[in-house]
Amino acid sequence: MSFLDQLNPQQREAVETTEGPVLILAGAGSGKTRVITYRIAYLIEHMGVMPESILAMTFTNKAAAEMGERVEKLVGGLSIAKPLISTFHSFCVRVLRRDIEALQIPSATPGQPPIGHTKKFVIYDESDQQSVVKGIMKRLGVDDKQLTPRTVLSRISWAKNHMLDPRELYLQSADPKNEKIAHLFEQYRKELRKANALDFDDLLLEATRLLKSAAHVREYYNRRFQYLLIDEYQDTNRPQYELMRMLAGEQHNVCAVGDEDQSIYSWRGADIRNILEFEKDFPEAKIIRLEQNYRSTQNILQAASSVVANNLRRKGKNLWTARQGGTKIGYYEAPDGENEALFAADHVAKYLREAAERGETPRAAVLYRTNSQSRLFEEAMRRYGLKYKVVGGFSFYERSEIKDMISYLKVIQNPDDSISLLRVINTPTRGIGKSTIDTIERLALETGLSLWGALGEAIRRQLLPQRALAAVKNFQQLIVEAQAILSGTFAEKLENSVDPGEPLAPAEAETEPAAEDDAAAFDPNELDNTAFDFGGAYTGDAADSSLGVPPAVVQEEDRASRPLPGRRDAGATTASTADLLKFLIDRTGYIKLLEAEETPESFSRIENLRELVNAAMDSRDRGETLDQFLDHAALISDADDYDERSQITLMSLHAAKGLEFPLVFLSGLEEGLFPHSRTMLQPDDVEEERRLCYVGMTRAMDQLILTRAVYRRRYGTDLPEASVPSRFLEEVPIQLVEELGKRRSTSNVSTGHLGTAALGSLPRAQSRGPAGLSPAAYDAGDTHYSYEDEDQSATWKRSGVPASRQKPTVPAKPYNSIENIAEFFASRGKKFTVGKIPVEEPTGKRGFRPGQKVRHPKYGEGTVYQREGEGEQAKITVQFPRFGLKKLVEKYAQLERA
DNA sequence: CCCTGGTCCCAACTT
DNA sequence: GGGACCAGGG
Repeated sequence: MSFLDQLNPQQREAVETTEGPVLILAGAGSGKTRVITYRIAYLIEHMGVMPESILAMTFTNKAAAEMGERVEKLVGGLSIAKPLISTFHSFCVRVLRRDIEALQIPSATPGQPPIGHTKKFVIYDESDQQSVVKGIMKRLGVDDKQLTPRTVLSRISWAKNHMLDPRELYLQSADPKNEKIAHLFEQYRKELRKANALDFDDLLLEATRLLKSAAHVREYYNRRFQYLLIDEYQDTNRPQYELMRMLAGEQHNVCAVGDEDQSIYSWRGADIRNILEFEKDFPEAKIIRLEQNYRSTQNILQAASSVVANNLRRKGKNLWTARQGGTKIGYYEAPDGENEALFAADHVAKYLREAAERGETPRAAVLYRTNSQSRLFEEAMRRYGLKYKVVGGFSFYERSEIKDMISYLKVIQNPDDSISLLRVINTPTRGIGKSTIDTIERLALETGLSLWGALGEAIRRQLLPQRALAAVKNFQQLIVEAQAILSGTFAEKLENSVDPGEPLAPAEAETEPAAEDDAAAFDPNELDNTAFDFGGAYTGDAADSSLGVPPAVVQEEDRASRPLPGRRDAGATTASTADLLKFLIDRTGYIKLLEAEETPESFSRIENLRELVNAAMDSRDRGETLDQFLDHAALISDADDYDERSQITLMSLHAAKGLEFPLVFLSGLEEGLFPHSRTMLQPDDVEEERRLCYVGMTRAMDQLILTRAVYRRRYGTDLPEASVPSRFLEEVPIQLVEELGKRRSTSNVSTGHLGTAALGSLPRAQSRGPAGLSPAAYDAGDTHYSYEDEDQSATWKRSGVPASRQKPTVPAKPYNSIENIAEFFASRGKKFTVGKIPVEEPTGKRGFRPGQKVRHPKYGEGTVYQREGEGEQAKITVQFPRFGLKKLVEKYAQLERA
């Protein structure tokens, strides 16, 4: 076993202790992933364990994919079968897609279908959940100012994560408000059941319930999975914990890996007790500590350890590193958020240059507490012409045009999904207005039918005015046809239909011959994989180990249970998701309408839709069904779009978990931002913030830089507010720190801690350099990110406005030039097709500034009050003596100097 | 019915 | 900075 030689004794023990429960307390950077992957390889190669009987749970799809690749490298070629490496949520989806119907209970009325979710369930994301709650509150007349849907939802999620049902939540309620929430929770559950939908929390909850209540299902998984590994164990919640217990079976071959100092998801129900009390759950457990850090320098490790040492709820550990010394922790105190970002951009630019000279592959990360902070850093990077990637924020699948199409697909898969139905019933507009929808909703309420059911009923009973009736029929037809296309019964449906409606656009059939798809989607080779089938209908996992998408097995079962199984039957044609999308886009005229708009936004939306079709084609090539495509879309997460090839990454601290970078910026170290204001009242929450800080600091390999803005704007337009340095700064030993961006002499403080030195002992003016100081007096190389170059500081002084309220102009490319827009899209992983966008002319000619006198053709003379935006979008507010304040678009306003 | 523009209120982390 | 909602005109 040559690869074992690469491990230290503790790591090796962790790998070789294969039988019985093991808890690996893996400090930051201690080679956790290496241990897990080697352990899997060891089980397969050395212990002769069948790969498919190993199950590893991770937190993100990305982590699962990476782990899969690393295992593959270690044992590659040994076997076609693979261990299943998946996120908890993806795993639960596949369990449910297979067996959720075992949870159904027979209907009280004979002859009625059983009650409960079917295999065709859809997954509701947060906005779907929000719509459900809003709808219920509206129906019940709950004032949504006293009780916001947000509050209700977070309480519902809290209850679910603690495995409380509405009744239990009600019994726990101490006041009418919480009783109301419990009631809404009950309605919410009913609504989801009616829609055959599950939310994220339900995925874990229902899978757990299924394993608990259906012995045959549980036994199946226990037989199948003999070895269980759980990553990030400190962040598991109650349902995940119970799932683990159930999957552990009687053999208890559980290997949990985690670090209590990195528990950062308690707000999602993660229970730190799971890791602190593992030994109680499994008295025979072996505990192994990995305390050598291979990632960071001693300075970084010591700084991070000093911070987290202030927490009381921890086991405590002695993390050490062989990398003595190292660069000091940098600290930069910026006058404002913009400057903070420019400092980072400048520093990164320099770092990239130097690393390139040394022949290294540079990688830097800017970490922040809240995603909204990314904007400033993005702008700064763009001004410096740096390529960067943002992880998180709004994802592809959250864009409205994508959500529209996904909603169509969800309705086609499961027409009872009323939330999706409402989204698309009049998108694009087809004459189904508010009153029509009201009528259908009322009918649904009266009859207990879903909206889709009520819609059919309304048509049958002619309950709508002629015009609306026709529109609704049209919509129904669209969905029915799409369903027929999907199931391959399209031709049949057409024949049986009394009114076939418009014929299917011929382009469809021509561009994508159905027969070809058929062949691609149902490659006979794929069936051969069942040779590796283990213990029943479950097939190999080759297809999904990387993305955690449910495996071919679901498809297998679908085919078997479908009334028209003959995928090679003459005449029957099965369509792929991509075909379906093309059909929808064509029939709804969605792209045509966007084309007609001819705006940059509409073009970019078209691009997005093309991208979606591409994604669907990839999905088809993997042999996935519509279910699987939708599951993937629902479960893909923000952290998944981290690309390690990117040299500069901007992301939240949470998203950075598990990653490492030579250079790390930890920004916004201000009380109220980090630690966040919503956490500052509860000691436990502050401890979690501190752990988050620890996670952030320990991402750094060679250099860590902490930054803070003295003034920060909380909302776009508000005045900036003065900030107080984060308490975490004070917890970093000052001797490990070097202050950046000021004269060395002022940072020469030998005792005390950083926060006190930075704030307490230095007068404000001095920390930004004495007035009138020439740049030469600053440390060479640390000057050009500062705005305090002579020419600019002159402008500031003249206007007398605090520096933090001015938008400085930075020498760089014009901000909204075509290249920069394209670059911006590229950095977000989007293609941007340049349509007809006028190239920006330099704004110098017009560029009116506050205080200037101007003349307007209609309003006469006035004084410029303020200016917002740049270039094309620049708006200026002008005070006209007779007309008051007017906000004008500079480009159109025909202003002249007066 | 649909679109527009104005106003109000919000803004933590994420599977 | 922006999403949700509403009023009012086409």
